[in-house]
Amino acid sequence: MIHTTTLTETIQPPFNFPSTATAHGWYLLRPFSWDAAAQALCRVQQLTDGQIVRLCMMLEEDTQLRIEVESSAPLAQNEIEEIHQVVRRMLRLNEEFSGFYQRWDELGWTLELQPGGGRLLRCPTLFEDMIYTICTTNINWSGTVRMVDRVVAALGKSFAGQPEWRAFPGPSAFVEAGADFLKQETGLGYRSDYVFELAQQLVSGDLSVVAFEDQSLPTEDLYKRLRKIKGVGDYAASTILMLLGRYDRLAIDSELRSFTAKKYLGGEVGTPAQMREIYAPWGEWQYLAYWFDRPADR
DNA sequence: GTCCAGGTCGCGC
DNA sequence: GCGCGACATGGA
Repeated sequence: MIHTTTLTETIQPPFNFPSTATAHGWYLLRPFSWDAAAQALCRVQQLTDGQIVRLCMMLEEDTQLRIEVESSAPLAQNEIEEIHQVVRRMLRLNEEFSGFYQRWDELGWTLELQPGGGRLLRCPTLFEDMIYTICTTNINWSGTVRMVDRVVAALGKSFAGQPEWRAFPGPSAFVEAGADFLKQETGLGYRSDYVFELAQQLVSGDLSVVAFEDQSLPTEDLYKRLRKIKGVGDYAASTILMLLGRYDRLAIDSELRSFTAKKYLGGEVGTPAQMREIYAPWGEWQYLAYWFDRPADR
């Protein structure tokens, strides 16, 4: 039997829920899903006590989000609190974007940015954001979707009686599965070694995710730490910094190169310095400026 | 079959 | 520090 619990989260305006959910491609990766008709963002989630729940978030009023939780056992108070935390992290409810809007106002650029936009969806944990990011390297988007899909299918725990509802696996599930299993069953290709090593370092404590959430550290320090992770180069480290809420470093990849070439550089692919110069006026907001400079796709 | 994808590693200079 | 080939996988 499935229990349904409805929670609410109060939102500080301005907040644009559909943009937050879909402006970045993560909502297309399992175990996220987006119900366009209902304008609802859903995700299967394994709570820290092991219970698997399915969350669906939708806007109720301008300042209120409804969270419908399906679970196989009634929710305990600590589980409810964890769900609120998960939702706040995914939707970046604790981040402040007024500086971004102000800069937009000052610079007067035309951006594909709706009122209350700017938030880019992220996962409940940095580990998941890192795995997603590694799955975007040296592969096209359909490959990213496929790899994440297979990882979740192979390693994710399912909701009781709902084999299709699988949560994203934690680091220990990757370690227990082993590098060979990952290589054979998930289609991660050569990335399976990187993913396995990252999971192993987190489980062993050699690497701590908490250190990356330290707001007092400069972006450059975090960048250097991220670059020490095998499989995380300049693009991935910069993308992970964005996921951490640090927008002061562009993630230079083939998309950025072709977009800036077309729009700003007369069709010629620019050097990293040329590309950074374009968005330099945005300072700490340059990643978002680039992101919303591009037409929405997908 | 060949090329390449929202790159990165490890090598040799 | 910089250039270069290798790397798994599947779509064009």
